[in-house]
Formats: sequence, C-alpha cells, structure tokens
Amino acid sequence: MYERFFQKLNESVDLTSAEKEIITHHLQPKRLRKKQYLLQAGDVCKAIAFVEKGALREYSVDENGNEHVLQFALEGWLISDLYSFITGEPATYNIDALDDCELVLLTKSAQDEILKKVPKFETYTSMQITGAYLAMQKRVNAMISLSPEQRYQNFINLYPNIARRVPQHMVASYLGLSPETLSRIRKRIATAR
Amino acid sequence: MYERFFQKLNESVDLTSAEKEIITHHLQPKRLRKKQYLLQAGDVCKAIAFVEKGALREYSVDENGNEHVLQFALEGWLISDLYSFITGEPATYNIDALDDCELVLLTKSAQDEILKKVPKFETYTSMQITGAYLAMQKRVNAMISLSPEQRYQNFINLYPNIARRVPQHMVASYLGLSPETLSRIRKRIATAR
DNA sequence: AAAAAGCATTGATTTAAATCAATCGTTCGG
DNA sequence: CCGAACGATTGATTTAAATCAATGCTTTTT
Repeated sequence: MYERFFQKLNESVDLTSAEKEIITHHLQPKRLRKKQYLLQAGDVCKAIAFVEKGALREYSVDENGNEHVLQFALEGWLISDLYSFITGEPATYNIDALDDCELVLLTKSAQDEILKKVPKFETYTSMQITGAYLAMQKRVNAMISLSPEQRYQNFINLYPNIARRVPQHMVASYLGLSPETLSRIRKRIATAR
Repeated sequence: MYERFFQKLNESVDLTSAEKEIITHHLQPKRLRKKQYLLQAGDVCKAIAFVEKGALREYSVDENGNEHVLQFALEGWLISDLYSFITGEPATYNIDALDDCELVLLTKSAQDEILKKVPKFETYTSMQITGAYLAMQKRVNAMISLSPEQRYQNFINLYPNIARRVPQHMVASYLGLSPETLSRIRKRIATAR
C-alpha cells in the first residue's frame, strides 16, 4: 500500500522499514470519484493529499464565477491549499478530481506525529516546498516574459503528460488564456510545420 | 551589527546570545552602490542576501533584451537566485541595487555550518521558503484571474512601500504590463474618485 | 551650469486576445 | 439507445493592451 508515496519519499530520504511502518500508521487512504471535491473554498484544508492514482485540479473562482486553474496534480504529486492547511483559515481554493482518484492523506496532526518520531521526514517536506516554490517562480517568469504561444510551448514541454490528460480548456485556464485563443494557438503551431 | 537580520530571525526562532554569536560569525556584510549587480545571469549565485538597508530587484532578460522584474526586495527581505544557489548551476536571473544597499550574505557553506551548530536555524529557513511559495502562488492566481487594474490595486495594497520606492515602470514590469498601460491605469483610478 | 539620461505622461495607431455566436463531434447519463 | 451536456473549433466583432512617437519634467552626470 502507498507504493508511489513511499517511492517518492525514498527519492528524498532513506528510511528503515520500521520508520516506514510508523509513517504508514499515520496516513489514510482516500478514494475520490471523478468530479468530486477534495476541498471546497471556505472549508478548512485538513490534509495534504498525495496522488497515488488519478488527476486533480486546484482552482479559484473569481467575482464573475469564472474558474482559474492554479495547479494540476497527477500521480506522484502533492496537492492542498497550503495556506489553509498551515493556518487553519478557510481555504480560498477548490480542489476536485478530474478522474477517479486514489489519494494518501496526511493531516496536520499526522504530520506533527511523524516529524516527532521520524525527524528525517522534515527533509522530504522542505524539498517538496522548495521545489514547489521554484516551479511557481518559473511560472511567474513565464507569465510576465513569454507570449501566450511561448507559454503554451513551454507548458507542453514541461508537462506533456498533463497536456495529454486534461481538457484543453483547463490548460487554457492554467495559462491565463481563453479556450478559443488556445485552440487558435494550437492551430497556428500545427500548420506552421 | 546585523540588527534587522536578527530582529527578523527572532520572529521565527528563539536564540540564545551564544547561538547568535555563532551565526554572526558565519555571516558577511556587503555594501552595494545603486545600480551595482549583486548577481548576473550566467554566474553562480554564491549567497542568499538579506537586506539590512536599501532596495533591490531580481529580473530576467528575454530574447528581445527586455527586462522583466520577478521580485523586489526591501529592508528585511531575502533575495537570491535560489535554484542557482542550491544546485550550483549558472543563474538565470539578475539582481541589482535600486538604491545604495547594506546586505548580509549567507553562503552555502555558512548555511551548512550554522545548521550543524544551530539546528533551530532550519525553522527560519523553512518558514521563509514557505512564505515565499505562498506569495508566489498568490501572484500566479492574480495573474490568471485579475484584470491589470485589479492587479495593480492588489499590488499597492499588498506592497505600498514598494510602490512608493521603486520607479513605476518597474512596477509595470512586475505586473506584466507596459509602462504606458500602467500610467493610463493610474490615471483612470485617479480620476474615478 | 549645461547637457544628458531617465522617467512619466499623453496621443495615435496597430495588434492580439476576449467575447459572442454557431456548429460539430464525443461522451455521459437516463 | 437517445438526448443532453461537454468540449473543441471556427468565424465575426469588440475591446484592451502594446507599440510607436513626441513632449515635458526631474535627476544625474560632466
């Protein structure tokens, strides 16, 4: 159980099987059907979710009711509203399943317990957050310095698997474009070769 | 010496004066004149800089030679090309001084030494990186979900002191707008009241 | 003190993306 | 299996930002 989770964890930290045991004990599995919410804006984010299987999206809803995709998560990724998770404030983002999902949940108290018993776990956490920060920074840089077409090219180079698995209009949203514009960009790219 | 640095550090971690002593020993002060580089793209980022006094900007240069401001740093902020710092790869961003600056530098080896001798320091580091991640995430959300005018309003609410101290065209760049557009947005806002 | 550089503003024009609208194919649910 | 919802595409139009260009003001530099 939790194969992918431990596989990923292993990339950051070496663990004895006793330590794995302890960690396993604090995790909980969760299944989600396509379209179900993992988190709704307004609720408190009680857990960080690791994706064993499936795909999810995190998004905000603006004053006009339009959705804006902040993040995708496929197998091996973590997803949460981290601010809400840390502070206990209501979440500002929604998270829902794009496919049937198998998740591994890590609650705040579980995290505290694990850190107490397996301090090495901290390494995993901080590597994850550092990676997430660097990725966000790159994305901001792309937003302010690349054309929409370049951003899309960049996106499919970086995340070809996401591009394959999620509806195109969500990719458009992630890139800050209208679905029509992305469709035309793709057409332009396709005919240009 | 390093007043602001320790003041900030104190907000995350309680330190004995012995511990402060140890840390001080590993820091180095650096002065920078206005317009001087702290880091140039292509060089390796050897240190994380804490701003005791002054203002800096971090920016990328695109294929057309246009500069795009990724970040500002005023008193109390940290600035670096974190990816380059961690990996030792050449930096992709430039950092220069917008005013005469007094900085506190923390090199990789200094960080390692401090962490060895004062493990609590890790708390500071991870709080900083978490805060930086959350800020970046908010910025991405603003980029994909707010109008240019809303983004500017949001910016001056969030960072009134930056808006006061840096040239307007750099704020425009930070927001992903042309200087002319920001000028017109400000005019619109001013006359609308 | 004069010259130059940097910066913000304003106007005119161009350009690209958003929006509005319709169609077509696919998949999903009853 | 059929109807409805969803998604992608395409065309026509509107809208907003970028670009080009000029001016005036302020701050630096010589």
